[in-house]
Amino acid sequence: MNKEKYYITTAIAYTSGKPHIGNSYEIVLADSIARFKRLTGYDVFFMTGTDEHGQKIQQKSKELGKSPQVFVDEIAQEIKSIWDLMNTSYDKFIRTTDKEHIETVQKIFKKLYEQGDIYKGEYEGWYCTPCESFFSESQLIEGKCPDCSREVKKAKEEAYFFRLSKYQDKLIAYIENNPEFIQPESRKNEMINNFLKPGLQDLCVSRTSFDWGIPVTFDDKHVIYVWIDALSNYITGLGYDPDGNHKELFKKYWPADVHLIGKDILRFHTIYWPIMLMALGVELPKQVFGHPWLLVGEGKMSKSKGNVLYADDLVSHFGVDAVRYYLLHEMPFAQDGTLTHELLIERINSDLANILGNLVNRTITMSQKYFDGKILAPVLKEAIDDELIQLALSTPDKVKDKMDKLRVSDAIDDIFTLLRRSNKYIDETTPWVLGKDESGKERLATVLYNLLESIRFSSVMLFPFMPETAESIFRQLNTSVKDWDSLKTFDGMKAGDTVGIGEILFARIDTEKKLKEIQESKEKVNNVNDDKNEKEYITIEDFDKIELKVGEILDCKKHPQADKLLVSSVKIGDEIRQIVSGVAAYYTPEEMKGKRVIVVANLKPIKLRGEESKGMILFADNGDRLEFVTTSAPNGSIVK
RNA sequence: UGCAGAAUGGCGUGGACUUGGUAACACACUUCCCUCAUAAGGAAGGAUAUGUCGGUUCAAAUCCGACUUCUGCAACCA
Repeated sequence: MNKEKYYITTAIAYTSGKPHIGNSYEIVLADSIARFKRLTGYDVFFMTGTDEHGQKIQQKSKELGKSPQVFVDEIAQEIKSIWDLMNTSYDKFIRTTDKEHIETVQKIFKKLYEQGDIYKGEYEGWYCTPCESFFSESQLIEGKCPDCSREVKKAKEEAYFFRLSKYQDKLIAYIENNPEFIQPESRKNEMINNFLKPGLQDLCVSRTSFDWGIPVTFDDKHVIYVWIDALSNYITGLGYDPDGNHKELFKKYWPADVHLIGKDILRFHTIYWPIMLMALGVELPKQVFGHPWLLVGEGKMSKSKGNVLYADDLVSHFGVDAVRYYLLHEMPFAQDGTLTHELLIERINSDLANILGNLVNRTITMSQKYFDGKILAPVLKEAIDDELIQLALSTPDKVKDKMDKLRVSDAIDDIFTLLRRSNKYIDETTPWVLGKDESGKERLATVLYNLLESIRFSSVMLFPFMPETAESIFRQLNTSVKDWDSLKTFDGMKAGDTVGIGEILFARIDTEKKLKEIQESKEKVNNVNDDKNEKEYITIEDFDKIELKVGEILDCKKHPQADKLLVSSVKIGDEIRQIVSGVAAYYTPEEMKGKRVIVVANLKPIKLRGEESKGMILFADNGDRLEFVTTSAPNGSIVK
């Protein structure tokens, strides 16, 4: 059978730092759509990745003393691991430093140049000499450099430009004729009124002021500036070839069915990108969806406000599916949403623990209690059953409808309506009364069957949003009937089978306790990172700077003017040094004597309360005490 | 400053907004029912809700105008 194809992409993440929960929202949203499409019979290709070039990265890596490549390798890895942690099912993770991407982008650039859509010109901007950076008028802060606040001067640099104006009218026509193209619709007017109507300016597409980028093949002073590099990923990742020798993936999946992006970069995706494709003679994507932003409490997340939330922290406290649920269900369709720990806990308790978790739990328990887990055929039907069954049978179409419009939150609502109805059904049928004597057993079996099957329906539909939870429910039901088509009839659970073991899906959370816990773990992390500010890896080169040697404490005395300090004479090789250590609370001078220890030998000498200290003796902090880091290696050995 | 969008009960979200006429949903709250279940479930209920002012109209959340506040964008920020 020939499945219909579906190609979905997210924006590629910029590798300048760790993505926060707002960035993770996009991939989770895309994942739920991709999973849903797969479930409902589409041949899906889901691509995400990282955007790794640019001046910012070049600068940042330089500050850290790393090569840009090493730097982006690390960040890309971190991003990928967060995407994996969120249980996202991308088919390809593209990096703009991939060889294939680079080569194709170079070809695209050359092609556009040769056909006259790219031309050489001059870019005028504000230049900050110490930072070696160009800035636009709007970037300047009070007319000064936004990085160092120093004076900037007008300067020109040679650059290539892309003739956007040439395709302007064609693009307006396309947008007008394809109302689905820009979503949500409110954004469409923004684009047309703000940019297209006033007339497009040609776009600067190369830079000479930095070199961490894809070189222009025919003019090696230039690197290709972000737009052509980053946006092309959507086709280079499929194996697009400007010469026409496309790979199978491209032939099969292009054009994209939806580019899922943040509303902030909508302009690039609805103006620059379509024009690029027009210039290349490639079909345009069917839809660009600019999703809203996730805010933490009031206002945008920012490091300076200290309100940044990270996906991995949230997952460690609440679990993947709870976080996924919140992102997918609580985010409004077109308005910015908010996330706080309190709101998250509220949703987990009321929706996931009470309505979903409790329903599964009570049903499985009753199944065990009354029939030893055995599933019996529903033979004694009553009118009241129909309402539940009809709702179950009609829900899949409703969910599909909502998902076709990318109304993820509404789709989840429909599933929960079924779960609520199932809870109500229990009250209506009072299975615990039926279980009291033999005469009710047949009816009880039917009630339980209907419940189990309704739960199975819910679970099949929940899978794209909460994959782990759905799997856990399937295990508890002990069913392997998980496909969408099984929702056409209300008979997926098989009589004669036995349900699995009940487990708590989502435990109720004590808000105060949890918040305290989170606060504590946050403080812990802050303490660890206090000195470094940010948790960063050091490289082997950094480590090489530290000279560790084995030394022997020959003599030790109390510091004359400090209670906490001990002053030791340490023999390292042939050299004898004086080292001051803050361990008087744990060791007496006598205990120090004779110990063979590891010393940081090249630490800058310092005077501590008048006593010179040349180095540092290493101790291990076990929480309430400092332990010697000892060795049997000979005095003077180098530790590495 | 210009352009666009938004403003609803204690919090949050949606709907009708193009087709003027009962404002919904979940959470929280109150009462009742139930005890299979995760102090969970079900039912009923209350509530000072359509930012402010004015206009059109028999009738406005809905149309028009002004104002206030917030958000985004304002072209090369990746």
